[in-house]
Amino acid sequence: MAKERSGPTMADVAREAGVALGTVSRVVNGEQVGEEYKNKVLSAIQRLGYHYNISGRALRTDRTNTIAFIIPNTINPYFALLVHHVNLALEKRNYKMMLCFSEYDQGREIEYIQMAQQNRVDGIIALTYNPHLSIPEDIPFVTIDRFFSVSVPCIASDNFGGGRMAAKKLYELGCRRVAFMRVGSTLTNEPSKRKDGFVSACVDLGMPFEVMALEDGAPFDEFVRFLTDHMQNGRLTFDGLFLGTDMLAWQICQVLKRMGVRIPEDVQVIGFDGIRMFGDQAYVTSTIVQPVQEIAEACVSTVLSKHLSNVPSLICLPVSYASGGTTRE
Amino acid sequence: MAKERSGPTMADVAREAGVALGTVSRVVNGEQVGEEYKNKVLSAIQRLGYHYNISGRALRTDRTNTIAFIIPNTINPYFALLVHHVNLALEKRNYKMMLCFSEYDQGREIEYIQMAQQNRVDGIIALTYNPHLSIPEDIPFVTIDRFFSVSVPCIASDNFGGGRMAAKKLYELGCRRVAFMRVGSTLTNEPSKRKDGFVSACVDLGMPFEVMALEDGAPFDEFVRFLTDHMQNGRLTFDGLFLGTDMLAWQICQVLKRMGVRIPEDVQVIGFDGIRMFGDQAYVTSTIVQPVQEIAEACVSTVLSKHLSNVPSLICLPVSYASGGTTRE
DNA sequence: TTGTATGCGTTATCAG
DNA sequence: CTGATAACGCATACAA
Repeated sequence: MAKERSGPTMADVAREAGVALGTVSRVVNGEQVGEEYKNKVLSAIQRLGYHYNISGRALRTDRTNTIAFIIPNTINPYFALLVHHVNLALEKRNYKMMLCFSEYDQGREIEYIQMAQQNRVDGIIALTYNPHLSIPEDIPFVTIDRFFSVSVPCIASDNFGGGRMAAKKLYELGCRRVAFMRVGSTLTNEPSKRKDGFVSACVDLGMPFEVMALEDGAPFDEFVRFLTDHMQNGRLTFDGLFLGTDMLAWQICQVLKRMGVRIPEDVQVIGFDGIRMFGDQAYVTSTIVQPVQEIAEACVSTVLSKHLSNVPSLICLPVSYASGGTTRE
Repeated sequence: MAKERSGPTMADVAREAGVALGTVSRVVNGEQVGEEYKNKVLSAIQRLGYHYNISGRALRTDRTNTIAFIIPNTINPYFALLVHHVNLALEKRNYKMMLCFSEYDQGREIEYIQMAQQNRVDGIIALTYNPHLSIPEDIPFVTIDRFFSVSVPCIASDNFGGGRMAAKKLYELGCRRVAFMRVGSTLTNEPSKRKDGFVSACVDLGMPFEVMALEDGAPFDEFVRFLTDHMQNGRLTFDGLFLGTDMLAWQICQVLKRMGVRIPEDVQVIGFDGIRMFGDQAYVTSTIVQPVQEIAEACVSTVLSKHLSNVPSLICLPVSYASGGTTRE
C-alpha cells in the first residue's frame, strides 16, 4: 500500500536534522534537550511541515487526552450551553472533547459508549434519559442530572432548592394560588425534584397549589385543557405558575396569551434552566437559572480526578433566580 | 510501563478463540471468514469484552473517518443548528465529527487546524471570520459563507436572493419605505450579499430605502440613534425593516417596542437565518430561512468527494421565507 | 544529554 | 480460506 497523504514522520525529521529519532520525540514533547539539537530539530520540522501523528502517540501511551460527552443534541439551547462550557473546561486542562449526539436514542447511546471505548477516551460525561443504560466499569463515568449508583458520580443543580425558590419567589411577588406543570413524569431523575421542592415550599407557606404532570408521549393539548378548566369568568384561577423547564414556560405563555390571559399582570410565570434569547441576550422567561459553567467544571474535574475514588456520588450546585419579564418586579 | 487500563487485544482474542490474529481482524472488519471460525471469534470477543483500538487501525491505515468542523461556538442557535445537521450528515456516511470551537479567536482557529492535521482527519469544514486564515493544501477543506479561492469550495445559502426576497416580501405586504440594517461591515463574505440583493430589489420595485451598517466594534446605541432620528410625530418613517440576522431583528424589535412602535402594525420586520425558539418551536421573527440541512449535506458531500477535483468552488443553496409574527400575514 | 531498539494494536501481504 | 509476519509512527527503557 502506497503511503498516500501521510506527511513526514519523526524519522524523516531526524534524518533531516541529523539527530536521532528519540531526540525529535523529546523536542516535540517539550522535554529537556540541548539548545543546538533543539534548534536543528525545530527548523527541520519547519522545513518538512511536520505534524506529529496522534494515533502513534495514543497507541504507544494508551492515553488520548480526550473525554467523550454524550448529550441528546445541540439544538436545545440548554444542551448547547452545556456543550460550550464543558468544552471550555476541558480545553483549559488540555483535553479534547469527543461530542456524541444521542438524539434521545438508546441505541445511539450504546453505540457511542462503545465508540468511546474504541477510541480509548480517558472518561465519559453523559446526559441521558435512558433508564436502563449500562455503564462501563473500566472507564471514569460521570452523569448529569441522573443518579445511577454511588459508584457513578452525578452532577446536578440544586433542583429541590430551585423548586423551593420558585414557590417562595411567586409568594413574595404576591401570588396566593399557584400550579406546577411539567412533562415527562416516568423517569425519576434529579430534575424531578423541582416539583418536590416547589410542593414543600408551598406547604410551608400555606399556599394552595396544584400539580399537573404530563406523561412523556402525551399530547400537549392536555395542558391546554388543564388551563381552560381552571378559567372562571374569563380569569385564570391561578395567579402564579411554575414550569419544569423554560421551554415549557414559554409554550404555556403562548397558550395563555391566546386565551387572553395577561402575563405578568394576571398570572406570573417562572421556568427553569436559565435560557437566554440567542444564547446570550435576555432571559426568555423569568426563571431559575442553572449554574451551567459550574456544572461543566464539576463534570470535568470529577471525571478527570476519578482515580481518587473519594469523589462524592452526588454533587449539587446552587441555582439562582432571574427575571425575564413574566413576573412583576 | 505497565499497561494499565488497556483492555484485551486482537492477539488475546485470537488466543482465546484458538485462531490466528489475522482471522480476528477479518471478522472484526466484516470480511469473508468461514462460519465456524467467525463464531469462535465472536464468542471470544464476547467473553473477553474486546473493543478494537481505533488508534492501532488509524496508525496502520492512515485513515480516521473523521472530519473536523471549525465553528465559533454552539451558543448561537444558528451555529448549533449547523452542528446538528453536519453531524447527522457525517453519521449517515459513517464518519465522525471532530468539533472545534474557535470562539471567534484566530489563534484558536490556527491551533485547531494543526490539531486536525495531527489527528489525520480526512477533511476540514470551517465557518470562520478570520480574514487571513491560511488554508492547508494537503487536506480537503470546505468553508461556509466565506469564499477564499477557487481551490477552496465555499458553501453558502443564496444570500443575494434572500435579500431580494425580503424586499419583495415587504413590498407585497404593503411596505413603501424601508431600511436595511446590519452589523459587521468590514469583512466581505457571502452574507454581505444580503444587502446587495435587498438594494437591487428595492431599486427594481422603485421602493425608497436606506442602509445602515455598523462597524464590527461599534456600540449598539448607534442603531438606536438611527431609529430615533427617523421618528416623526411619534411614528417611524419606515414601514418595513430588513435586518442582517434574526438576532439583530429581535434586538431591533425590542428597541422599537420600547419606543412605542408597534410590530407589525406600524412597521414590519424581517430577519435572516431562520432561528426558532428553543431550536424547534416558532420562528423568533419573520425571516429568510437558510437551508441548514442542505448546507450541511453539501459541506459533507463536498469535503468527502474532494478527490474529484471537479467540485464547484461556490455552491449556493436556495432560501425561503417564513412568517414569525413580525409581519402582517 | 543523546542514541538505539523495542513494542503498542492493527492491517495487509504473502505463503500455505 | 487461514496462518504467520512485517510495517505504521511514536514513547521510553536502556545503553552509550
